[in-house]
Amino acid sequence: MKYDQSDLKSLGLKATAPRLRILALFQKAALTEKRHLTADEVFSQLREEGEDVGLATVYRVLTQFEVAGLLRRHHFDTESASYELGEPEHHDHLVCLQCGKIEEFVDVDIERRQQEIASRFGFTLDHHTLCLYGICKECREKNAAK
Amino acid sequence: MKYDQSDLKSLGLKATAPRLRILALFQKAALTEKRHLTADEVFSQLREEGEDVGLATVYRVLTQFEVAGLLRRHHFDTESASYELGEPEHHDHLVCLQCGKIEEFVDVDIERRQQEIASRFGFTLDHHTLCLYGICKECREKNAAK
DNA sequence: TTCTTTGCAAAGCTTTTGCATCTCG
DNA sequence: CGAGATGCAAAAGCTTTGCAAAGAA
Repeated sequence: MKYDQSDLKSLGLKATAPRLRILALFQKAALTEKRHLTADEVFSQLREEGEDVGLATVYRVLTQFEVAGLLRRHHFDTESASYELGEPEHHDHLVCLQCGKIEEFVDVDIERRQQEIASRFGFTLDHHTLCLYGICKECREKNAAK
Repeated sequence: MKYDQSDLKSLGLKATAPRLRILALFQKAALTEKRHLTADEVFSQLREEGEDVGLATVYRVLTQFEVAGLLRRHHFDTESASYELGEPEHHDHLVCLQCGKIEEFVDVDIERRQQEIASRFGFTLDHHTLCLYGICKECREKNAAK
C-alpha cells in the first residue's frame, strides 16, 4: 500500500511539504526492521534530511494522521508514544527489552478469548493492547558470548 | 495480606510517616472498586487527610515500593502512571472507556498462547501487558436511557 | 551521631497551544 | 484571495533531581 498527495487530499488535509515528508518517512520505515517512530525520531530524521520543520508540526501531523487512520499510535512501556504506518489488519507486539527490536503478531485464539472475557464481564470490547516483553535470540546469544 | 512497619524495615526502608500513610492508602483502596491510584491521587488524598507530604516524596515512595514489589505500576492508555497493591498473582485488566472502571482477570489460555508466541519468535518472555478497553454494562444502560 | 528521608523549588521531558506568517488550492 | 498549515516560543502536564533541614535507628 502506497500513500501519496491524493490520499492526503481525500482526507481533507492539504498536501504540504511536512506532511508528505512525514508520510514518506513512515513508508520507508515500514520496509525496515524499525517500523515504529517517536515524534522526536521523526523530527530528527527530517532535520537530518535538511528539512526545516518544527517539532510542534510533527506532533500535529502525527495526531492528524492517527485520527485519519493512516498511522497507529502505541505506548509500550516507554514514556513517549510511537507511531507506525497503520495497516488495516490489527496486530500485537513483542518487544526485546535489550535491543528494542519489535516483532508483530496476530493470534486468533487470543483475540477470541479476549472477546469471551469482555462478554463475561459485561463489557462491549472496543480495542485492546497486548505487548509481550522479553529478550530476543540475538541478544541472548550476544550475552552468552561475553 | 496486610503490610506494616516491619515490612518496610525488611525492605531496607525506614518506617516513616509518608511511607506508612501511602501504604495504608493502597491497602484501603484494595478493598474498594478503585484499587488503582495515580501519584497525584495519592498526593491529593494525603493532603485531604491533613498530611503534609510533598508530591516529590509521593513519587519517590511509589518508585521505591514498585522496586520492592509492594506496588505494581501500570500505564494503560492515559498519560499518567497508576499503581496498585502488588499481589503475587499476575493479572490483566479490562477498562471501561466511559467511567474508568477497572476489572481484573487472568486467563490461562491467553497466558499459554503468549508463551508459545514468544517461543516461536525466539524470545524469552519476561512479562507482558494486556489491557482490554470497552464500555461496561452500566455505562451502556446509562447511555440507552438517554 | 550517622545515614536516610523529606519538602521545596527548580529543572527535565514530552506534548500542546497561541499567534503571526506563510502557503495550498 | 482565504482557509488552513507552519514555525517559533511559551506553556502545560507529569516526573525527577538538588539541596538544606528534619528524622529514624
